[in-house]
Amino acid sequence: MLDKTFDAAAVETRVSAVWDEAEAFKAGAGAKPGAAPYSIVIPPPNVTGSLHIGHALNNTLQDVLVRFERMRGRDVLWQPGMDHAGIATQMVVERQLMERQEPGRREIGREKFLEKVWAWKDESGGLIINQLKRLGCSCDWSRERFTMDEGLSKAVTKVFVELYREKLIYRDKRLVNWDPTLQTAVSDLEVENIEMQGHLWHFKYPIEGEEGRSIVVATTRPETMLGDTGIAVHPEDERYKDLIGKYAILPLVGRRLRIVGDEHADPETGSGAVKITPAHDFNDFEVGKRQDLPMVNLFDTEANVVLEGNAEFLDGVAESDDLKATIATINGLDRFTARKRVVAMMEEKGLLEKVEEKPVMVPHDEKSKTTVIEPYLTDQWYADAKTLAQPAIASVREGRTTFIPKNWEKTYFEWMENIRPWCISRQLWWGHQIPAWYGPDGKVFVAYSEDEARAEAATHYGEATDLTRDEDVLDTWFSSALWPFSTLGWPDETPELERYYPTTALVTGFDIIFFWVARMMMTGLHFMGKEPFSDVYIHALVRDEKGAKMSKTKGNVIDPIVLIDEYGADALRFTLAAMAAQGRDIKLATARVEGYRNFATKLWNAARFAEHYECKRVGGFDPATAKETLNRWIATETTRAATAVTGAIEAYRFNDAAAALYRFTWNLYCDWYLEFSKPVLNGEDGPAKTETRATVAWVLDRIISLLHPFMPFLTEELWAREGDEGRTALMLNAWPDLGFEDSDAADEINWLIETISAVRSVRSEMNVPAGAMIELAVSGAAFTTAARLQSHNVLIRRLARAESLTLAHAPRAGALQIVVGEATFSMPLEGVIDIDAERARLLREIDKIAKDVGKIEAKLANEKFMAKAPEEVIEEQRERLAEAAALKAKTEAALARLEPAA
RNA sequence: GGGCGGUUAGCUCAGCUGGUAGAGCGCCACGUUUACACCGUGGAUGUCGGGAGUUCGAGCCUCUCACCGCCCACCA
Repeated sequence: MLDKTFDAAAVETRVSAVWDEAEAFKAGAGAKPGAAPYSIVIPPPNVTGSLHIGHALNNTLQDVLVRFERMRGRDVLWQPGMDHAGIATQMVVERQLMERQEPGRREIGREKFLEKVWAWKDESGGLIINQLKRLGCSCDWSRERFTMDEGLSKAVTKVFVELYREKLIYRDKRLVNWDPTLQTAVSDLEVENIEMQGHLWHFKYPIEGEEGRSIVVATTRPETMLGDTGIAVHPEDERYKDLIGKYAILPLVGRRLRIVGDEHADPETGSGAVKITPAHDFNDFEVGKRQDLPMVNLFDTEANVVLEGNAEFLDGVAESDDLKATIATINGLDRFTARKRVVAMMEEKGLLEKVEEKPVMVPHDEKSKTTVIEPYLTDQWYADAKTLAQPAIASVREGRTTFIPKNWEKTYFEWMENIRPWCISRQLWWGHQIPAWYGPDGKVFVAYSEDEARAEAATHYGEATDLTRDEDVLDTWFSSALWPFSTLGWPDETPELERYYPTTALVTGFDIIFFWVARMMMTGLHFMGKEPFSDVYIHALVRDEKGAKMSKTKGNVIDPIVLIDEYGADALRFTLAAMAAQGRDIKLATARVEGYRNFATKLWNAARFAEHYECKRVGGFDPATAKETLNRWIATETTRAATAVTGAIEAYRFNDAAAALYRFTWNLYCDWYLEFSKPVLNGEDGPAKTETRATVAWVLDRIISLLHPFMPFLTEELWAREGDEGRTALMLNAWPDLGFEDSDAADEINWLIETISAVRSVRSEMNVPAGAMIELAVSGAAFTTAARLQSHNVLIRRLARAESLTLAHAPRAGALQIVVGEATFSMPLEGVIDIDAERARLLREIDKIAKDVGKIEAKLANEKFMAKAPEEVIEEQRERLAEAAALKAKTEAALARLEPAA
């Protein structure tokens, strides 16, 4: 016996155990012989993370696809794993050390610190996996990988070494986005520009040798002026043409600034002259390189100003009182204090022309959004993204990989076509240490191992030489970029790699198209020679109620586990799928989850209905052999629902699939079919009852199957409870592939539904007491209708609450009258109903129909419509007109008869 | 500055290639029916952001305006 309500928590535990035991998640489980592979790699969550609602959506959709394909008999692998998340994880552990007042990472050293990170990984890494399991994710957990496990590290090393040897990875000194708090380089993508209220200071720089003449330049960052090494003006700018080649004198420092002609200077902007600070501004860096200006770096790694003993700063600058004062005032200050002091000093000297308020975009670190990122001149490793991007662009261009929805391709192209070198080194400890070793003279040896590097060095130097390994680690995304093949065993030639690469679909959010999708495309094509996936399904981002992106630091994260505890995993999954329309954001409402929890209960109760009426699964039952119209009808509707669901999932239209399932289950199967079946099931035993019992069970089985990808726990439970044949898990059973269709039966029962609805509606509208049994007399019924009335006499009477249903020659006077098709149903209710109200009702009805008729008539009278509209549309309009006109006539007749034949 | 998306019932949102406006929740009324009150039956509510255009026909296509959101970008 099933309990009265569905206890999600208990069922989830029990069903999980069943799946475990059946090893139903394993790659290839349930696959038909010779089945084509279907594979998805999970977007690896951070090891230290916990499940947020975005993960829940992402993984629900993947699980829907994977369960669907597994039931269809494909050879399915859903490859799970986790990401080491360099910066995030290192920060977490550092914070822990601080909180516990233990020595910091620099004090305990690299090795000890890494031990602590690994310990933390072991402690926290299982959390999110368990949460994914609670969601019902059918990943092959036996194949779980980690970006820093041995195999994946091997893949990382190989990729680095090979790309280096192909000159697609190189070391370069250039401006990089530097995080002064973490003291590491970050990529362009990890910088978030935030608009802040700032100032634009206009400074006067004296011209050398021209007493009284100066040139005005503007800056939003006065502290960097100390690093100016030139001034640019437009080559064609008449105001400044004569100055090109001359020098200005940098105030406070005394450095001679060469005035250069460069297209970068825009005559329309500001004064038309730009100061050039090549070591502290990305534009200026380019100008500096073009014009061969010196680079003066002013900052240390924490972005404090270093002037004293700074050779670049002092180079070519004469001793002076100004210089001494500047060093005394500014040296050692942080950026922001230095800025104020510089402005004050310039003002004091009368060199501050004016200050404007100006909104400026300030680069911040993407994680905490508190540190201002500094353009900083350092040596870093770069990948030649431009070269790697070319095949990746072509793949999408030529349709070998498709984005769904398609408009994301534009975003992808936009970025890929303007891609810049990818800075792949990070000054962190947690991550893959770069396989590069330096000789005493700084010569670099990139190799698979230290031994190999030594050997190379020995050859190079002609003797054994001590080498120092590069301290830096690789960007976390460098290892995730290899995920689709590294997880399958690459660089080894494993059977899994052979079988499951390229993967079929990638399911992810648009926020990591650049970070991840694009880079997987690049490495996949380069190393495997094939796109890593054929479909990229981009889903919405789940946002908080204000529409803001959820983040741990903002603390606006909805915990899906709380929702699972309250409503069950199935309800949450169904909600997410139902809301996964191919749009941009999802704002999750709890009421929606509750609604789908109710849906789960509804299905549960339908199963209880089946149990109560002993509707047991009949092996080999074929609805095509059914005799009863009702059964033929519901079987037809089942086929239609299955077709809709299958098509929707294939097209990644998860919301359509969910809606079709909801409607079929609740509004057709429960609301109508089960109600229709009651008289038979309560009646005498016989062929009709036997057939109906079998059909009730058969449809329920199809519903459970079709619903399984969305609500795996509930459906698996019902599957097991319903039958007694000791069959295998539902998740490994066949996806319904139905072909039965009887449109005559469908028409007949749809007429029946329409008829009952019409009677109910009028009863309710005319305030006929719900319990009152009425008499129904039908006039004007055509032969088919008369036959139908006879076949469904019992049902109509039962569901429309009528004690009699008879044919009559003419409608009764003074009765409630309802027109259904060509027939008129009348209910003599003299004294019970309010004649005036009924008259009003009929008038309203007629009015509505008349409007309809008017519209269609106008359309058909329109010559252009008749000339240009397709024949079937015209035909449809004609039919509609005929129907509406007939309905109107009948309703008018009903109105005329309303007065009792006094 | 460039790009993308949104504006549909009180709320949250569906409406694929143009052909009679939908769901869930909420709301109102009524509760006959032993699967289900996490329920049943019935009901109300929309100049589909504004304007113009294309079309026989526009929520859907084009242009334009307004507001909202996101992504990208080196304008001192």
